[in-house]
Amino acid sequence: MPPTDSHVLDLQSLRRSCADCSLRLLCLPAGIGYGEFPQLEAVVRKPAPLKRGDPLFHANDPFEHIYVVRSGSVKTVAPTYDGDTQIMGFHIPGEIVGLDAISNDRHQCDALALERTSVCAIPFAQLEQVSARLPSLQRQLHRIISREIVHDHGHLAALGRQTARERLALFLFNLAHRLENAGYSPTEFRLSMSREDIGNYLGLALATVSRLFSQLAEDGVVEIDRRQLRIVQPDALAQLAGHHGGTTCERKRGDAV
Amino acid sequence: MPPTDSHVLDLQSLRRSCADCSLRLLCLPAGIGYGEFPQLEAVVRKPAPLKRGDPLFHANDPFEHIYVVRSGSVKTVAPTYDGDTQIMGFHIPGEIVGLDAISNDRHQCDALALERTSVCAIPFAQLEQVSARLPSLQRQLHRIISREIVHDHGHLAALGRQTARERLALFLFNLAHRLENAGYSPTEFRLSMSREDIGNYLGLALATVSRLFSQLAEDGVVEIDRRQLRIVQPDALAQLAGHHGGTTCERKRGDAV
DNA sequence: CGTGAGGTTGAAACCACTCAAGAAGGGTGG
DNA sequence: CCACCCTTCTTGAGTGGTTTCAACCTCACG
Repeated sequence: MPPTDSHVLDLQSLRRSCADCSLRLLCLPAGIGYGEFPQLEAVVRKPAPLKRGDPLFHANDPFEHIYVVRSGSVKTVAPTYDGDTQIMGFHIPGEIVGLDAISNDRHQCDALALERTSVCAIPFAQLEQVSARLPSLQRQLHRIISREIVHDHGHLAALGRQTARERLALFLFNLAHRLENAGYSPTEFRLSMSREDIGNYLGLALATVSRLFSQLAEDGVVEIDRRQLRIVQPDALAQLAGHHGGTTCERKRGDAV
Repeated sequence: MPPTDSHVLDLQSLRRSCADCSLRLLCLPAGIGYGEFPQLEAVVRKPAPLKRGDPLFHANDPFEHIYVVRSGSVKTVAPTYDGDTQIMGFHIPGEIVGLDAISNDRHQCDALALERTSVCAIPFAQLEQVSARLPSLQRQLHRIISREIVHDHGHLAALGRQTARERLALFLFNLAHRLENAGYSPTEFRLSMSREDIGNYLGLALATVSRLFSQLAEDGVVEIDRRQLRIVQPDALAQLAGHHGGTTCERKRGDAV
């Protein structure tokens, strides 16, 4: 962003309210009444966009804000005790980053932009105050935090029980769904993260991820050119991801393993 | 516990308030003022104790309450899409169960007592109302939910990056710390879960867990007799778990795997 | 047009799994 | 009170999915 028109962009950002935001149905405003928007908007900040690799925050930073990704994407990376790192999640527009910091007022992981990314910053203390006055906002905040737990549980089940192939398929399947939810094409998109990032996230070696992509492409499930991905057979991908059949769960009960 | 005095015990339970509870510093009351206890206590319910194997709730049950373990222990088990299951956590006294259900008003997993277990049941809708009036309760609720995310992140890092041996060591290390926190001995305790449960939780085969226990015992790190465990060398266990040295993190930075 | 980060692919090694048999408690009924 | 059974756990042998190591490729960029 050229420094010359930064204040112009800032003004535009500030002017663009939650009420007008295309992500409002995914984000905190979901469910709150129109009359209540100003109370929420009063606390939302819009920092300058991040370039690829820029940190949103680092592990151990004091916790001030939670962040909503507005455009672009972010990865959250936790340092492990032995000096290694584990990627906890990739966050696309409408998703919230920093919730793990509520627990002890310090960020638990680094959050890094994977590409040009803009976010909303919401001072958490103020959000708590506002949400105490707006039950529907409080409810939505709790939903969003809980959703993070559910996401982690899915990730956990993948790492604990699934093969490398299933993990990658599930990763792509989930990502496609989330992108669709955020208003993007679920069948054709660009992966903003490297193979190494994907491997780290899925508990796999870089080389394994690469091999699996090649396999999926050979099998005609996807087409992949570098980071550009097209899902050719969504059903086959769902199948590989462990989603046997159409409806969620219900189906395969009774055949152990 | 003889059935004859069950009603007496029930009365005792009802009478025993949060203000008197030995777990109050771990639980929701942490940080709230004495004058505020009655508002919290008014919504807390104390169901009859559970026997080993009894469900606290099942996946897909409508979400009404969150539960605090008062004594005993609980496992939470999520069904996976392919008909398998993944144990998400073991919950000991002072820990809260059911937070993943906030996201969509249905429980996401089964919660099963691992032994004779008593819990407090807290209607979540009412808790939200009370916490909107008591900022310190609201804060603590958020802390507790966020702590669940942090726990899951630790679990994720274990499944993603650590070897079988490290995972088991970390599991025992964490469990010891949590037990200490809850007022039990951190070096000598009974595992309320089976080897199979531990394996499921850690993404390992039952046989692997059993072998690793034998190894740890041979190496003199622990003594184990069936489910009775004594940690002989806590430092060695911490080392194996990936906690190199004393202080959290900081140490091994600069040697990139 | 050279350079380097990011990605692909092969070969060999290894960790953890599966299969399987046997041991050790803990409970139950005779 | 003992014998039996069933669940839980231990331990061995062989297999296999993933990793590691390493060479090569290929874009993007200066």
